Amino acid sequence: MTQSLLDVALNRWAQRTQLPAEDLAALRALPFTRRVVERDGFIIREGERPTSCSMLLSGSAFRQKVVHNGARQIISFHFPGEFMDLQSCLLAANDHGVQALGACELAVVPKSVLTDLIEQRPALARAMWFDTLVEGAIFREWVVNVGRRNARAKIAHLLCELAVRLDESASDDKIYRLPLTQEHIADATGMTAVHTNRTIQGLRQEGLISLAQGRLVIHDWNALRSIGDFNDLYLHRSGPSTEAA
Amino acid sequence: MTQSLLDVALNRWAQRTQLPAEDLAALRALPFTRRVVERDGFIIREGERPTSCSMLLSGSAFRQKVVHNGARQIISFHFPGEFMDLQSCLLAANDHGVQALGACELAVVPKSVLTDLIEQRPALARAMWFDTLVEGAIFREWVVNVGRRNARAKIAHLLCELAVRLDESASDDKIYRLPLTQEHIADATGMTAVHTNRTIQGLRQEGLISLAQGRLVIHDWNALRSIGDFNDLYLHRSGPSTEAA
DNA sequence: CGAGCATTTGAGTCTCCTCAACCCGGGTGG
DNA sequence: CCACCCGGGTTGAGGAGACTCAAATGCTCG
Repeated sequence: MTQSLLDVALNRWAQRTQLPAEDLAALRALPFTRRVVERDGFIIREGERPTSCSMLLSGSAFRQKVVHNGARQIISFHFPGEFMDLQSCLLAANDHGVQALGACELAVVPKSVLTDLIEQRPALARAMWFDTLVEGAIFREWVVNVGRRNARAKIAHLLCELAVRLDESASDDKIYRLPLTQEHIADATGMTAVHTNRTIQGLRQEGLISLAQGRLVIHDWNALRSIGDFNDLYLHRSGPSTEAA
Repeated sequence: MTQSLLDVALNRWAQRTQLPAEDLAALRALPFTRRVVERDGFIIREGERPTSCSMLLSGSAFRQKVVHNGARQIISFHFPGEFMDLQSCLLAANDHGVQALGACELAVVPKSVLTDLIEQRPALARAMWFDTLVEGAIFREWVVNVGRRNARAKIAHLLCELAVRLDESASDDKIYRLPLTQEHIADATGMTAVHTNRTIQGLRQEGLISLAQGRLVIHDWNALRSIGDFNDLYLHRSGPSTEAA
């Protein structure tokens, strides 16, 4: 069961990064151990030195930093088939924390085992580099989102990103399960929970979305996309550039 | 003259990423061509497909995205010895633009030449991956900065980062030359130019900084650091993790 | 059925924005 | 050599979006 979850997750990652089959096989052969983290539990702690690297198998998670006055900023969300801490392969200390959004299963491998494999397999290194480039592109878009959009657009944009990353089906009335509270949305968009609440109510009353009890429904994708000024180019869904040129 | 600028820039990058000498030599041997960009000129255009990769030799530059209503968000600043578009090696399209802050000199190399070299030299791939990991860490901190700090703290934090990246000398009264307008600072912190102006005046009147005509002086580093809630961990100045573990 | 968390509501406030005008120094051209 | 122009900086007044504080409501789970 867990083994099959691992396969699914690794396959998803390999497909996204266009990792060759033999490198995927090598990755799959690593001595992963299973780890379960409950809701709100820490997956990675800020300030510590990383010793392992983990892939999310089920559940969801988010990166965060806290500022001096105690306020929290969420920096990204993560879903099954994503590495949580590729940066730990090369960075000496964790500059931020990662927490479970809902209960999570992780496949953990010692950092040194992974770095050894990377040295042997250039295609794997390339796939990981691609992964962190895409992550960087998402961070850039988040800077824009929290910096230059109003409340409505911030939330609309965030929901669009989550929807695209969770599912590429283009049908209307997309439905997603996400144990996301309004406080999470507030911390991800740089707003307060109260104002987030009022803004979401606005979107609901216009019939654009439903959002309650961990269930997000997007009723009018085009409208939401337009309100959120959303363009999915930055997600680089089409994979790494393959031009030989 | 230009050749020596290139050497200085490559050396700086190699030192930061701890690139072995022989890989640096291989990098230096690439057929770079020189390019000059005037103030505010585009170095990389959003939406285009990258065909080359460039290192900044002199001057300074910034990444930016514009949102639907025309507002601009600056996402990062760049200085000599930094690659401007490592992401172009693997991403198919530019999801943002890069502009010259002041007049710039660049060393440009075709993307394919660089990617060929990367395939031959794992240590170079590793150094580039490290570079983009650090860039990602900076983006994360920027999300926090624009999302969860007030005007004073935003500007103080930005100036602290620029100071550390421009110079690691620990002396008080650090002086920096930067062709930075208040509008740039506004766009980098997600504020308006008017409010940026008033906030800077506040910092000036308290004797913390001088900032005029492209000259930034930090009179009280500790105070500025404290106001900006600045901790340089995220800049990962100590280079890639070297543990074999 | 109560505990605890998430959501909702209200009222008052403040930070930051908008718009508009003015200043200032440096470069240019008559 | 002075007048003008222009980009950047500064100032003022008014407004609005978002925040704070506080309390009430509603869900879900023991």
